[in-house]
Amino acid sequence: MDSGRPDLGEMVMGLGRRLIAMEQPILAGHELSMWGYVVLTALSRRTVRTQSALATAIGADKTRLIPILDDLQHRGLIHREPDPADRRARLLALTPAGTALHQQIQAAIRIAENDLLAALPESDRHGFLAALRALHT
Amino acid sequence: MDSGRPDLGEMVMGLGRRLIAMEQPILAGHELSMWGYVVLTALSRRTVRTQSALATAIGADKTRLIPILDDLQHRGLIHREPDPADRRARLLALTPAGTALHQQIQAAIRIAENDLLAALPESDRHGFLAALRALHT
DNA sequence: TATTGTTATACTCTATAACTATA
DNA sequence: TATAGTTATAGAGTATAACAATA
Repeated sequence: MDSGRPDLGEMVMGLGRRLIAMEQPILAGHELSMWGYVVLTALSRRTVRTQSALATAIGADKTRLIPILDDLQHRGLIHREPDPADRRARLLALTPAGTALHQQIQAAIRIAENDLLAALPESDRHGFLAALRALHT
Repeated sequence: MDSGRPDLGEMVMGLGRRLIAMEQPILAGHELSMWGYVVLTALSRRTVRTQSALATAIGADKTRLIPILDDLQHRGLIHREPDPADRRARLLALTPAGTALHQQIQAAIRIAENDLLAALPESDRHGFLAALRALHT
């Protein structure tokens, strides 16, 4: 299986750093941190009933989430209200403004990604995306 | 280009975390940190004339490298001698023990990687590896 | 004066523990 | 008592600045 290649970890993490560097100016242009964007992405898929669940879902610590949620809420990008049925929990969801911002940023990121992928032959690109979908956590 | 997928960054970094978690027990079994292994890997490709150059090559800071090199040298895994032609520089290279340890660990990692890749259809696996080689920094 | 390596220091990120409020 | 969220604190990882040796 192609034993003359670098370790997968080296190649995958190297590409990861490259992708993050690519996203950075896009996010900075909207004054959003990477974790802020990760939260918007997670909430764009499904609303969440507790901050702990969101933290687990994105692989973060619940205490790390708090300043991020404070900021997003303060900017009107997310709803964050006590659950009437259990006032300990906080119902989390995107506001319309949050949905719009997320879609705008994601579209810009997608364009940059496609620039990168355009360098690949069609069959490699297809296999790459299929493998990523199968292997990513 | 498959616009219903998660962001590349999310998938790539997710896979990266998975690979690191996979490597962790292998490295721990040899009492080697991830950065220690990265240094051995870099030196297995070419010897290096300065610590700064090595730091740049692996994407680390030169000051971060020092305790790592101290440890590797102390364990007899690397040579680290002043360059006779310019005694400011430190010539860095693997010792035979360092070469042997690196090969042993890399072989174990390769087996674990291939377990992961075995889940993929042949064409996806081929495209995935080709794309990674083309895109990684 | 410039460069390499080192040490000392500060900063950022993240996790742990203690506290408040709800149940 | 148990759980969600928050705050305060500590720890790891990393970067910056000052220093020593050599050129």
